[in-house]
Amino acid sequence: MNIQEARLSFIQTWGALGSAWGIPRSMAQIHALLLTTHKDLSTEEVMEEIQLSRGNVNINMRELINWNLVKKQHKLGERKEFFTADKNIWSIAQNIVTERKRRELVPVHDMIKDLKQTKIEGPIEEVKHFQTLIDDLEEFVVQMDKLSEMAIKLNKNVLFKNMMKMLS
Amino acid sequence: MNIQEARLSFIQTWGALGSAWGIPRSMAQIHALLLTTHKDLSTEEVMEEIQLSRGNVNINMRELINWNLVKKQHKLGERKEFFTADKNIWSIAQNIVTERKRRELVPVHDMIKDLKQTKIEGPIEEVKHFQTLIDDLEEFVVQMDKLSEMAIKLNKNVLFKNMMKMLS
DNA sequence: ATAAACTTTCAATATTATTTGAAAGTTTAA
DNA sequence: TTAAACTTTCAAATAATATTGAAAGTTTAT
Repeated sequence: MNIQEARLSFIQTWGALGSAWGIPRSMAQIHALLLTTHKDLSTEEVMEEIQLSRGNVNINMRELINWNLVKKQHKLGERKEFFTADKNIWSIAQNIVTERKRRELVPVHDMIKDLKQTKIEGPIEEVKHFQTLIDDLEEFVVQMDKLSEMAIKLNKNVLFKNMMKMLS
Repeated sequence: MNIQEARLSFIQTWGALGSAWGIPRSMAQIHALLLTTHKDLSTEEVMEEIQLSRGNVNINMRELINWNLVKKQHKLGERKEFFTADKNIWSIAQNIVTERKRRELVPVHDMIKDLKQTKIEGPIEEVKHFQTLIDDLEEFVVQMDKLSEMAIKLNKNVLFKNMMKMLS
């Protein structure tokens, strides 16, 4: 298999898997393309490589930038913007964890906090059962939060190890 | 706020958030309903409470059972099947982690293993860059896998603590 | 100030995922 | 064996989400 085929196959698969991760296919594909490509790419080049419309590339590129997975680059003497993906897999992981936390954990915790400060009326047994559920859920969310912190620390730890390696 | 309102509000929110988690809204709603309800519910009752069609309840209930989040119950002298949710939040967490791992991590790892055993031809620099990416990705996946194991152990540890509490 | 080069927006469209409900299938009791 | 009670299936309808592309907006060079 030649490198172009390998790249395309990676992009396709990454895009398909993105869906399972709740990430729009195009966004995952663009990310995959930038990951596999050494040099920075322009919007035009991305459109060309994976056959997406200009608007699509623009919107999803912005989202990748929001996630801190991609950076804009300006080339001397060029008017166009170029894009480059963070290639450090640990910092990618950290950004993904942070983002998923924001999207998945924070809203649940907010709901729970809301319900906890609401006075609930009804048969004592049912209210108790409900409140136990809410309390347990909060503990769960807090635990998941800790876990995601762990993921990030793990990551930092690896970065630290790499720094040490570079210095030695 | 009375208990019925609290319940419905919880069900609605849980359903909405389910989407963010990649879980079908109805499935999340049914799960939420069973979590908030002490007694086992029949398909009819679920349909009634959250206004879903029979087929929808049937299919999503089966999925909840696949996830080990819900169990079928048979009531003495009743022909109907009843359903009850696992109320232990730690075992719920464990099942969710396991399921997400299966859906999100395993397929990525499979793809990576595939690419690793494919001989890739092309300019040496590009091939090297690509292979580094693949290697890094594998390390990432392995690390995430470890993390999900940790999540499960965390859970078991808490379960163990609870057992001790019960015995003492 | 003008125009070329480029980026962004967003209403329309296409795609994908979910839900419905009626029909088919199954089990149980008599 | 029959029929009532219940469960399952799945093609079609609906809803949610992603994508397109042309037009509007912005920036830069002359």
